[in-house]
Amino acid sequence: MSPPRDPESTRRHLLEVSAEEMRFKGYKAASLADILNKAKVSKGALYHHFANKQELGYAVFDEIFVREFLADWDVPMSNTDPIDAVCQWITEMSEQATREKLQQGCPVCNIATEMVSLDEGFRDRTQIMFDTLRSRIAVMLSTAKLNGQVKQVVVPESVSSFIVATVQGAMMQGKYGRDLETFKAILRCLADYLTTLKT
Amino acid sequence: MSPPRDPESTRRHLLEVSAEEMRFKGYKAASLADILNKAKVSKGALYHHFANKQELGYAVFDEIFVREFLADWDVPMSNTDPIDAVCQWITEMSEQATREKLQQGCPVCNIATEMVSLDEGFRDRTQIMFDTLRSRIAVMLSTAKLNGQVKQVVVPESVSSFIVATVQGAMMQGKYGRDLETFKAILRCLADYLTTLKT
Amino acid sequence: MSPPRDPESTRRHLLEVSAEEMRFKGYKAASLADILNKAKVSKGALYHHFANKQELGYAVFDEIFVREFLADWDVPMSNTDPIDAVCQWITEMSEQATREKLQQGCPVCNIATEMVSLDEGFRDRTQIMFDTLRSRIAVMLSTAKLNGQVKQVVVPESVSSFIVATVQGAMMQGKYGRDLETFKAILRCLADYLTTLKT
Amino acid sequence: MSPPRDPESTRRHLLEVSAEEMRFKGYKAASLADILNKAKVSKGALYHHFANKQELGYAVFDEIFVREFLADWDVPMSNTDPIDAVCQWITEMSEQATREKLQQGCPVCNIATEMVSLDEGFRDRTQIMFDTLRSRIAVMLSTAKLNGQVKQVVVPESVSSFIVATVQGAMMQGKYGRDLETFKAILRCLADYLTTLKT
DNA sequence: ACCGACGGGACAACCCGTTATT
DNA sequence: AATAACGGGTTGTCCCGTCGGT
Repeated sequence: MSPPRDPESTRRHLLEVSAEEMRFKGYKAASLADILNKAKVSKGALYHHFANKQELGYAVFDEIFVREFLADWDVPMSNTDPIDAVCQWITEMSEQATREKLQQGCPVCNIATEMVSLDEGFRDRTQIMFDTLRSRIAVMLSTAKLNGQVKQVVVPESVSSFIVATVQGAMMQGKYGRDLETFKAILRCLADYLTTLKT
Repeated sequence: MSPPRDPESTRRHLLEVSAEEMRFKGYKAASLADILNKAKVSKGALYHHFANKQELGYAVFDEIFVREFLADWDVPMSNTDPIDAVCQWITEMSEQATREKLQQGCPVCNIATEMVSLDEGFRDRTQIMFDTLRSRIAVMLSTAKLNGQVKQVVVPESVSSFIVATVQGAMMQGKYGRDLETFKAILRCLADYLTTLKT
Repeated sequence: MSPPRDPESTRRHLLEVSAEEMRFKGYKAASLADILNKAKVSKGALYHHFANKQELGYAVFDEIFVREFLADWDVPMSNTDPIDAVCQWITEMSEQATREKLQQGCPVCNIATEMVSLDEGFRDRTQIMFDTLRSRIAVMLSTAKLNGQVKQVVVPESVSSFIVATVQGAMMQGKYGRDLETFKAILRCLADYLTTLKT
Repeated sequence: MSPPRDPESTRRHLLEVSAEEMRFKGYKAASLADILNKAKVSKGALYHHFANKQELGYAVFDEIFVREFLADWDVPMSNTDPIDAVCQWITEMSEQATREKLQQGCPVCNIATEMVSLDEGFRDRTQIMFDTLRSRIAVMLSTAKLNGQVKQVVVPESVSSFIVATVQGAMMQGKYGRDLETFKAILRCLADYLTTLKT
């Protein structure tokens, strides 16, 4: 557990336990009582670190989910060809996938889907996060376009949105069906498509 | 409203009001009290028609959401070429989209995302529904393959899953960003990809 | 207690128990849990009859405290002379006073003092109630003035306010000091003063 | 604010901020958290100077409210005639009154009304304070009686209680109704009455 | 003298389900 | 078939006080 009187570690511990609960149950269904029990932390401690459940939720989203998410989506540019880089990244994601992780789905998407229409804070966070993601990939495609590595008809903003949408969609399908193969097949199709964009 | 002493219409009315609430708030956040108030129906009436909230939720899912969903995904085969048919269907979906509908997202996906890991009933329903969908499209692609209308490398099961994932992903992105253009751009990419599959 | 399945009596019972708690402890300190225990009523029942604590408080104020209060302040006009009537009413109030009742003070004043600056609903109710009271007495004095029973220099609105203020002040002093004699002495002074207003 | 490491000034600052909170919200509704935030003082500092909320409340009552209160009620005996002195004091109070101060009411009375039946400490303090006040005025009236300045029928203890009760009652009415005129009218009546006691 | 992390009880509000009744 | 009174558990929030440390 966390050593006593170490506020930063207490906060961190609370954040992690809350994240775990929210991963499984979503935001609303993750009750503070459960979190408290699991974390073996008192109500006073929780409310010392977070003003209310909403703030706790935001903190989990910002400091755990988004951080993980952006790290997962950090397409490594080891390769000289961006398209190849993306395809390789997709392949790796495909290989690393397990039924358990798939079943849980993407926490960011789960929370976003649940809360976007109910809470402004989650809405803004979701929007910013996906905008960041899309522009990241769009930039890669733009430079590839300049370098003549992809066809000139490619619209970077569209394709980047497409990639994001498809990967998220794949994870959703994987979550619903608990089927690793379907997930992998979708990603393979995506890689196929991307390859057609190369010059 | 519903004329008094017309059980079927009372049931229907409850179903519709519940659907509306669940569309906006999801399953858990849609409280029976709100539904009852909105429907101007007594608690007794509700519990006469439905055993509990869960059964009400299942009924809404089965009789409203899935029904609508399958109707929306009923790709018309007027055309002789299945790929063209799908592309045209995508175009129509793209043209009919409004910011309001996009913002609400797909009720089936919303509920599925919220409930799949919490409730077996919703999980099974979700699974069956998407299986139905995917095999529908896979059948179309298989016959096209037999007819030599698509390349032989195409794996119908994969591509059908891909289509479903991407369209769902596009709706999610549209919901998060409230952005009609992004949604349309993604669908256009999908159509582009599908065209590459033609012989 | 209250017979089961008699909603009106349940409501009444809740109102009375709540009134008792609010009399002793004031509004904020009267906890719903205590009320529920004392009334042997379930939370569900309470929230079926009252939307929330505020509404319960308003109902107690309106249906119990104000009702009692206005009944207490219903100066009987048996006498032909209004001043005599008021003096006699004061005397009776003085004689009926017990240490217990005095100690509790005037519920309307207690709640008003506690809540007037915190809650609009209580503020409006208090204001209306005292306005009613003052105008009641002012009317008596006005007619007495027309009949030549009180001096022409008397301003009915001022004197009526004065009477109300002094009686309330007397009750407060009695409450603070638990001293019956002080209370009676103040009322006697008031009667003396009123007598000086007669022609 | 308070310079660091000046315990007496920290204590004083806490007292003043607490007084301000208690003036507006009463004792129970004045939360330590709010006080601490407003005073920008740590919980440790507060509990170093005061054993608990009760003791803080007592200190505010004794050192702020009662002090102010007794200063306000310090009827100046510049005049040779006590009755005139009281009347002049009343007039001054009437002139100095503002809607804002009236609306807040008398802190001593507010706290007394809220706490008298719940807390012995506040009860004793209230009692002592009002006894002091009444005997002060009673002494004035007694000497005036000896000097033949007031009628022999006047009972100093009764009239002093009467004065206190009426002034407090006037403030209550003013607080409830936010009406400066009513407050002034009541005080004018009181002055009239007192004048009738002169020989 | 002061700081702030933490304990844990209490509070109002909400919510789903049952049941007596018509 | 439908009504509404009622049961009772759970939730998020707040709030006072303690205690290990500086």
